[in-house]
Amino acid sequence: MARKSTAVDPLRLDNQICFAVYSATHAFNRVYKPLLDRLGLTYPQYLVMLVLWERDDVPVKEIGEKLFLDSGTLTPLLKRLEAAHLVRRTRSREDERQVLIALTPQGHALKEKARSVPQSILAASDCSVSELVAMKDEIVALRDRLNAVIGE
Amino acid sequence: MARKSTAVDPLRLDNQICFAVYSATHAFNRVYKPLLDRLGLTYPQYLVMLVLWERDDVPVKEIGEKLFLDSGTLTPLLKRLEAAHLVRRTRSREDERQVLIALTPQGHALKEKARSVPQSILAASDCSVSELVAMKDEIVALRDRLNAVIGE
DNA sequence: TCACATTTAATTGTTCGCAATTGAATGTGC
DNA sequence: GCACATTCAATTGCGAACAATTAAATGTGA
Repeated sequence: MARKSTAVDPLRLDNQICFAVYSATHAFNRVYKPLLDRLGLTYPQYLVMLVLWERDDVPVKEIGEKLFLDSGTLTPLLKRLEAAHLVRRTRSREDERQVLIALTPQGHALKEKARSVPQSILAASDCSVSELVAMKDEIVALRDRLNAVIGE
Repeated sequence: MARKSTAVDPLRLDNQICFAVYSATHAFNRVYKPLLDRLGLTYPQYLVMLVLWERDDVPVKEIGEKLFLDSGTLTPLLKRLEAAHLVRRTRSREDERQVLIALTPQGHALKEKARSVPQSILAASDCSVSELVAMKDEIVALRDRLNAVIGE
């Protein structure tokens, strides 16, 4: 039998969890797009705003740690948020290396407009909250194991 | 009680499955990077090669449907694969609008070097195959429900 | 104190990802 | 057969994402 069953072929696209995750990310993005367009945000910008709505006046570094992004991504993104008058960027006075990101009143106010987003996503997921929470926890656990490998 | 429990705050970053998926995608990418560097491929290029290793001489459209990507992404990517002598791009003679993508001998040969990749990912996942398969199936089902909403 | 390493953002260059548009080839309805 | 719509890839422009480098501020050890 030269031919392996496709069900267990490890190089088969449909068998790869990473492609499942990769394509699910894009699917989420496409669902979010029209919702976030109304807020004038892209999805990564929305993530930064979520961080800031939880805690304001945060160094770039800390945003990067929470979102797993580096300054190469965040610096231009934050400049766009600043250009949209949603955040202000100021050097920390205690440590001049740090740039602190603070919400403007408009940035704060946007939170109210964002409140309807999660329930729209929940509806699109067509799934119970408890199922989604369970999946989320599994995926986070997998992500953390992968990230642990990267740090050797 | 003005303050909601953070455990159920729908705008909280840690409660969002989409962020779990988004950050897991990046974690996978970082694990794949050193493995794919040895093949001279990026992750999206690797996905295209997976499609071609399953079936050769495929129109761009079909690759796009399998990977959920459009020509704006695929055209330059395929040109880079062509520049790397892994694929050839030819207009279909039956339908001159279509561009068919075929593996070169080098593109075919690369499959052997790629065989070790999935098991490295499995090891990094630190998880049983059956657990991964179950997660994959759940994520694919969620992705498909999300994609169904997009098409109205 | 002073040389040296570390930390932090910013910058540069390459590659995705997608919306919107273009242009050529094909299909269709009359 | 001919106007019309549709299909398909390519193109353009913008916003991530990240590696690698730079530069400034800070910390550390002798």
